[in-house]
Amino acid sequence: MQSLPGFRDFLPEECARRNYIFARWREVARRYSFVEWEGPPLEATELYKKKSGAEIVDQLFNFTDKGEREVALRPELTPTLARVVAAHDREFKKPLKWFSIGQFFRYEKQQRGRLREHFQLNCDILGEAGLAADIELVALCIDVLRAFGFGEKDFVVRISDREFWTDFLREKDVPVDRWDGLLQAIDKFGREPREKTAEKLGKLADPVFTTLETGGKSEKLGKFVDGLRVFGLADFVSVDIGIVRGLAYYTGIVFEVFDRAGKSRAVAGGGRYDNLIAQLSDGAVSLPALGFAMGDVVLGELIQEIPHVCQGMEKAIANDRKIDIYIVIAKEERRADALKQIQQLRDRGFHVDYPLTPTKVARQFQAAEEAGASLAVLYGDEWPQLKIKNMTTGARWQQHTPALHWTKLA
RNA sequence: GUGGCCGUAGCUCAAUGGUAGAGCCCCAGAUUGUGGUUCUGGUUGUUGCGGGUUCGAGUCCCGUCGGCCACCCCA
Repeated sequence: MQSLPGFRDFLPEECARRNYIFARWREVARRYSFVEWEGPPLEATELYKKKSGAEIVDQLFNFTDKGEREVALRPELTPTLARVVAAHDREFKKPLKWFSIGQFFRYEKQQRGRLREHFQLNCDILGEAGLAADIELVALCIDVLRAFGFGEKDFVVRISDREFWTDFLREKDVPVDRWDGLLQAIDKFGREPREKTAEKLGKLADPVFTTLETGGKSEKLGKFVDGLRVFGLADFVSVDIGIVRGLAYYTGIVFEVFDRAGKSRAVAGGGRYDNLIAQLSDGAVSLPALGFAMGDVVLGELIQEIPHVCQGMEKAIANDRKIDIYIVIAKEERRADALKQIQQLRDRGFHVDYPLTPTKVARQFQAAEEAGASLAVLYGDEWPQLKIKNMTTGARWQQHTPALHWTKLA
């Protein structure tokens, strides 16, 4: 038996890496005063069919449950967030700054950077329409990556504005019902043959290509970059009007994060979705909103590619796994005495391990070494004296009982 | 969903159509009270699975499952 395709087992090593990622995510989100929340991993398929773009439904991991309900493992968090916030609108002061770390699913063939399951950090701001919120959100996104040790040479946030394009289409008197299709065609510019894009755009092809190639002018994006400059983060962003993003619900500023080497797919992405909550609540609640998501799979690959970032992670993990004290039971007659004091040490918060069965002393010291123990404390013939060894320096001494007044060793 | 390449021990990989191997890991001993070294010994396979060709298939053919890559799509 093995795991289902696209699903991962997290053996201790992988689990430690995943938890390292989670810890950085949580730490920075809290630094920005975001509060954590969670939604259910399974939702009614209807939630995704309703308003988040028809294309996503093909890729849902969905099925009919035993109660004949059409359900889907969540592919993204935003529809759930909109549902939850619409239901609890009056309970919270605005703006809401919420983050969540959860697992998401898609049913499609797996390949590098894309599995059927992954974990995402989602950060959203709700109830604030001003550009300051967009700037705050992107600053958070940048700082999350900086917390791993990435610098401006490692990644770039490409920012754009859907309003720029909707203004453009309005100017050209394009009927609103064609906008989604045209925006998707623009989104694919550079990823598909130019002729194919041109075909989809029809007579708009020439002006669109000209705009994409000359960059276009956007006062809002200028102010946006100025805002990040105040934070000293302007070097991490670049305006790229070609970023549109595939999801239909975005309404304003949108952005995607890429590695500078350009090898991976997007590490994170997000934007403003001012109409989604009204749409999903059938107009009952209307809140401007924006957010981004960052996945653990692509991020993990990026960490592996940048040596100093990877070393930082491995060092943190190794440090985290270390225990304080390994109790060596050299004489089995002393086991009960040892266990009694092990319990006292653990009660005081020390990380303590010992052999569960009679074991040669040399093996016990080896186990102490492998566990990363700072001290080895030996229970044997000297009892009630103990032999103690500093596993880092090799220094050895003898004392009466394990010093319960020791402060926790780092 | 489409196409290309690939599946041999826990891992990395060998084996002109002719008896399935090595290194690492793991376990034990050398060393019955002191850790990263060394030496010695030991375990491990329905060669992904199922058919076919052949005197004989890990090797060739077909199917299937799984993996990688590209396309599609993109949280």
